[in-house]
Amino acid sequence: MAWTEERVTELKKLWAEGHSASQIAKQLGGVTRNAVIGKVHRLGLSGRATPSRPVKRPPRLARPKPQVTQPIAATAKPASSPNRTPKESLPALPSRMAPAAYVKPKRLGNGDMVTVMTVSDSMCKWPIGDPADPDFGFCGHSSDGDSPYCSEHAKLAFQPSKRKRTNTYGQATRMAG
DNA sequence: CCCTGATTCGC
DNA sequence: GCGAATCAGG
Repeated sequence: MAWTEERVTELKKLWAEGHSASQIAKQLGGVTRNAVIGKVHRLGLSGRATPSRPVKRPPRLARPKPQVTQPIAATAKPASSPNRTPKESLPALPSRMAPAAYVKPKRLGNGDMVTVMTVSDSMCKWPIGDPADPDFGFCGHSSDGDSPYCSEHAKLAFQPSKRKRTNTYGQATRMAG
């Protein structure tokens, strides 16, 4: 399977949306996650929106070659059963949303915000502001029954991830001649 | 043990 | 350029 422009475009899109390499590999089909990662690297997309992993490993040692020309003939290990369990792909688990879809909470202009110290059980726990800010707090309205949020924020919390269904692949076929 | 991305290197 | 093997971490 070759990396056509369409597939590379799809790869970029999915990668930018935060999908994992294996997810992208399944989506595209015909490639493994290694292939996806390798392509991502060659495209220079390796670091997306996850700088929370500044792991710098020293250069690894060269991979040891299995030495196929081994003169050994007495390989007495037939007991190994290399059966593999076929993974059943999960149907549709909205594991996570795209980072771009995250809406930064805004403070409601009513001054009803409570702080981490004062928020209690029946209060809406919708975050207000940046957790790093000293005045970070919660909405504080009465929570809506089961929901940890008030009626307003509960709607926001349960809003399904709306996907963009705009398939604009027209320009990809211009080089088909 | 499952997953994740990162890197190397033979092809 | 490609991707399996491998590594390293969660």
